[in-house]
Amino acid sequence: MGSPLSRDLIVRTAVELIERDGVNAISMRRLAAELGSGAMSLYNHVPNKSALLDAVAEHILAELELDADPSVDWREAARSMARGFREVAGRYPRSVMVVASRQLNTTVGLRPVELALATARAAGFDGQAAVQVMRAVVNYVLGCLVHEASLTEARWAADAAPRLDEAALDAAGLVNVRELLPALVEHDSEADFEFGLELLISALDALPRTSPDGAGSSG
Amino acid sequence: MGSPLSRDLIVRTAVELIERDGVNAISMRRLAAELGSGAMSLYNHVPNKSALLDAVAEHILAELELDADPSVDWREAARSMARGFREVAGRYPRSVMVVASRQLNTTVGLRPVELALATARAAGFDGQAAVQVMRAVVNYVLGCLVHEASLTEARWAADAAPRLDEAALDAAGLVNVRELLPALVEHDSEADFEFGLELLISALDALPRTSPDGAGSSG
DNA sequence: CCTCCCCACGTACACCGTACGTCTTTGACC
DNA sequence: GGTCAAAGACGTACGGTGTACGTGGGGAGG
Repeated sequence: MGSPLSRDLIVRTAVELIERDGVNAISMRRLAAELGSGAMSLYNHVPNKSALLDAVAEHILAELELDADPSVDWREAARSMARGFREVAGRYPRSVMVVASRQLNTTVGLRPVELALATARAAGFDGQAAVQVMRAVVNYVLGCLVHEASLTEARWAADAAPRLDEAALDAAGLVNVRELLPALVEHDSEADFEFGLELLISALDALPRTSPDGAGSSG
Repeated sequence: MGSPLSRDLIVRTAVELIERDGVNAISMRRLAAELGSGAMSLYNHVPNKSALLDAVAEHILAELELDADPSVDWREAARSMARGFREVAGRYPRSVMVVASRQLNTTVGLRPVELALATARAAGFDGQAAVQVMRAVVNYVLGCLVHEASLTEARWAADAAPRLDEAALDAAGLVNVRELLPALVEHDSEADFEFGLELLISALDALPRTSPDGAGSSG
């Protein structure tokens, strides 16, 4: 039948399937059925399932829009990058763990690293410091996204509502948890994300470095 | 023969198996073989594989030593907690993703939350602020551990060495990556972890709050 | 025409989670 | 001791999984 069946089509369909039915639901057979083809046909375009998931991760990461210009204001550039990550994570919530659990040394995977390093350097951090600064922010963003993904997945498997019994909390001596329970339950992920992000940026801003601001003498 | 086969033994053996052969290698059959019993015998102690992984996560999280006293110095308490997380993650590197990918609303899972909230309050953050402060640090730590776990797993599957070709980097226009490549490759995870942690703590220290230090009027 | 290669596809195998039934052991009660 | 019931170890079986391998058809180059 009409089966052009290219690698790109396979990957895009895989992303759709993950977003619809979850990561665990993906299988070569189901994916092939979704494409209206035989299971083994996929192997003409993808060596194995692991490579397919790598391709999925890369495909999603490629949607990152990197339009920030570090030379204008590194703080705004950092904010823009972090929010960009969170935005695409919000677009593919059930695929976040796939992307997070594989590190991509490919060109497309290194593209955000490039911009992040450029931003760190524009902020006045050199050499090892630039790498550390980038890693600090990236790790924070990564943690936020993994956390959010975990919540999303748990909400999707909504059979198990969050069992938070105040009496049980008291019995376990978790007084702070019980007192702050309303604040814990109502989860404004974006506010939390922004809070920590500003925290990091302000700390970086207070750090000693070669050029105090974006408008300076760079290499 | 000698098969006491308790739930605790099953979980501990599962952890061993994950650490030895990786998360993907775990299966009810292999785990049973490791225990010298039949596969179906496990189901007398664990409802299904998902619950077993939950139990694994809980078992590992239970090894967290929470001996920090927030009332003495909240900064040192925060450091101690964060390092505690990283230490047990280092003890069970291949199980980190299992723990990270499931959120635990059980008593043992909430125990660290309790201490973290107590620490945030001791630092002078109240209500919603305490929750946000805790989440910021926890998310950063989580990101670091996931990152490290990803690296560890990639190193264990050492078949694919990190292909970082300088010529290819130049061709892709990744000049910053190429220039900082040595700093990127030599990975001092602990230094990076501490750097970001101090960053966050210093930023929190600079934040306005009700009581400027641990020794103050709380509540 | 023939030939060769690409690629879709079916079959097959080993392994997976687990529902179900069976058998052995154990321990409580008379 | 005898009896009965519950617990738990185990085998079998079913539907699903990744993928190695062989087969067949259709388009391109001679």
